Amino acid sequence: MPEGPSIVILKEKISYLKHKIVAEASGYAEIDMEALEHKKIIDFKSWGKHFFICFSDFTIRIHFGLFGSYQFHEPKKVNPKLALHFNDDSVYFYVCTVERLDQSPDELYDFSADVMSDEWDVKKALVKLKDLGDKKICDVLLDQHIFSGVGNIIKNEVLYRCSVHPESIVKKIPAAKLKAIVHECREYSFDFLKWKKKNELKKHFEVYQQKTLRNTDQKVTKKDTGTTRRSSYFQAEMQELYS
DNA sequence: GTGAATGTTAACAG
DNA sequence: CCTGTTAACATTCA
Repeated sequence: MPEGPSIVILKEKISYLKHKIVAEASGYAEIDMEALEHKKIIDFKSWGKHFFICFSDFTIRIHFGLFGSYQFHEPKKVNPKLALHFNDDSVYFYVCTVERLDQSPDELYDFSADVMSDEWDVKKALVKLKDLGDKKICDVLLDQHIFSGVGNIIKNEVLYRCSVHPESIVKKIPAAKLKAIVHECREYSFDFLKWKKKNELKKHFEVYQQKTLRNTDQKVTKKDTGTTRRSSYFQAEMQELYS
């Protein structure tokens, strides 16, 4: 469910509930459910993998982690972490973290770090990377303070597109190459969004969860990489290792 | 039935 | 105190 583009899809799908009044809130999240009742939803926002339900004087923050999901209208069989009921409709959130924040997302988050945001700033990301020169590119791409919204799929596909090995050391990567990687994070995320909407995302994976490159016998390597120990998928001959 | 997976945080060991 | 490891969350898919 996660990765930034999936949260953007949720934001679009749920937008029809904007300005509605919550009639009842329930679920096993440890927040004061009554505080949401009879309150109007001002907006839905996202920052990377975080999803926000904005009320006039507080915010509900939802993070879906690895297993999170949501459903409109009718509940699933399992207990929802949070359910919002309206006059004639409901929305349910499952297996996610639900927290109440007393500030608005604008006060708490730097949207120039969100690869899906209009405020996304390549130059700022490159400046942040200067302090992380000794790290591996596979680790820094998952750093949400720099590339908010990028997850393991985007990481792998971006590095394949840019022909860079996931274990490359940031400061050894030529500047133009590094810039291309940062740029591609947004580009691929929007391709992800487009394909996911058409329900054909997997069809477009070049390396992620692939055994070989599509329609070839060129082997894709799978390896746990970096301090994050997340799976990297790469074509060893085509993706240069800068070390 | 088994294992791995789009993620993050907290607890613990050294 | 810093770093690394493990567990937890509890679902879905191959």
